[in-house]
Amino acid sequence: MPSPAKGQPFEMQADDIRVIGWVDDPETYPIQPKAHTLEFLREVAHLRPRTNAIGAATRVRHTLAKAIHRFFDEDGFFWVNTPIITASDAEGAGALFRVSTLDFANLPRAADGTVDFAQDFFGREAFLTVSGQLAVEAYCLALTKVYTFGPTFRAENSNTSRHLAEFWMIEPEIAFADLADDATLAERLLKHAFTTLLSGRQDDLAFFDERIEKGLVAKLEGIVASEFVRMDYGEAIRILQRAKGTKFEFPVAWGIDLQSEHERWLTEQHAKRPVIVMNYPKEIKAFYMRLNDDGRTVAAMDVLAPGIGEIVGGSQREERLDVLDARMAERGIDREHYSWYRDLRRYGTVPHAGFGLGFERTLAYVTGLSNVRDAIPFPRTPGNARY
RNA sequence: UCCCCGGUAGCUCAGUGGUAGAGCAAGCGGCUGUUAACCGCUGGGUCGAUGGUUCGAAUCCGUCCCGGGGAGCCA
Repeated sequence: MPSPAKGQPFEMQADDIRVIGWVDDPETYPIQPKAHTLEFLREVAHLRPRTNAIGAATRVRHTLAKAIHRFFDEDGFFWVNTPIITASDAEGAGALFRVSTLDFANLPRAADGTVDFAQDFFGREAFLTVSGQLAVEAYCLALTKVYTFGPTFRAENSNTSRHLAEFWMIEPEIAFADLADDATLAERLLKHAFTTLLSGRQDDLAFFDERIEKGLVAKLEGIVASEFVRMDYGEAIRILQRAKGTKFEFPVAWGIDLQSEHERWLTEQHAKRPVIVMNYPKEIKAFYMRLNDDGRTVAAMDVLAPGIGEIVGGSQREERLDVLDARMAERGIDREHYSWYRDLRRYGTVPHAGFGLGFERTLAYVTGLSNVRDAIPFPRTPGNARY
């Protein structure tokens, strides 16, 4: 019934109340009618969805995922489910989790004493995927516009607010596209997702704006309304070198990889909004990124967001077999290990580009949550897989 | 993995060498058109673990475990 009191639209009038499930011991029930820290709630991951903050994060996560799928669907993309178990890694994108059915207490040995993985389930070493990129490129070169959206695993001993051992990643791949097209796609995707949240999750965003990050809604509205700042890596270096009154711990010079402090300065001090940095030195980027005509940079781009740093990493891929082979040789990468990837260039190659978007990082950005461990239901981090 | 800061009641924290505390939460009672209600009473602790220093350790030292922030790596 309508409430006569201020600040609430209605009230319930009960004729009868029956308790379905009592709290067994109120003294020890961890979720209390009081404020809890997010750190504490992580320790009761199975009960924290009952809180308003995690509940709101869960709803925003759902709507964000739907918005991403809808964006791609309406743009003519096909969702490709690349494998979770793989034999290849995207050039050291991260340490790997091994998948094996061998008996650890009694490992089969080859003649030279090494473990004989020929006797393992897949007849070879197998791992959890660190990226669906190489596999999705195969479908891109057939279906033109494709994307993956699934779990990704990295066994790195990273203990930060931005890393998970198990996280979800969105990886579109588009044919007949260059780096600028790639950056445009990333910007369109993010803006579409934010717009959808602003209209479809108003209530939850208002909650995060009030409790987690003041000005959150205005921040998102501002991003949707403005252009991302685009700059070449070389320009970013010059801007950082001219940064007045700022001492960087790591000196800035052409050729360095941008450090967190540099990325943070570019987005938070210089542009005050997302920045797309493009065309990095080839030495600091992966072998599959397309070599530019200057011979010293590759067509790579990162989207940097204030507060969380890199949320997108992408590139135009090297579609020329001879250049790709030369790059692999430079890195000492075994050509045979990537034979099927080379086939994509041998049998009818076209320019193509793609990127990876970290789902939990994006979620952290749109909710204001400062730790990606609160952006996924059951976070997996080093030493933590209890729930 | 490295650096820094923490670990004391269910939660958030105070106590920094001499008998373990507060607020909130919980239980009981009272009051009340309340909305982070209010008032009273009550229960609740291997002070992260383990060695050591000391007449005496929550407090000082060593080691380990766990959490947080930052860094590296990246998404």
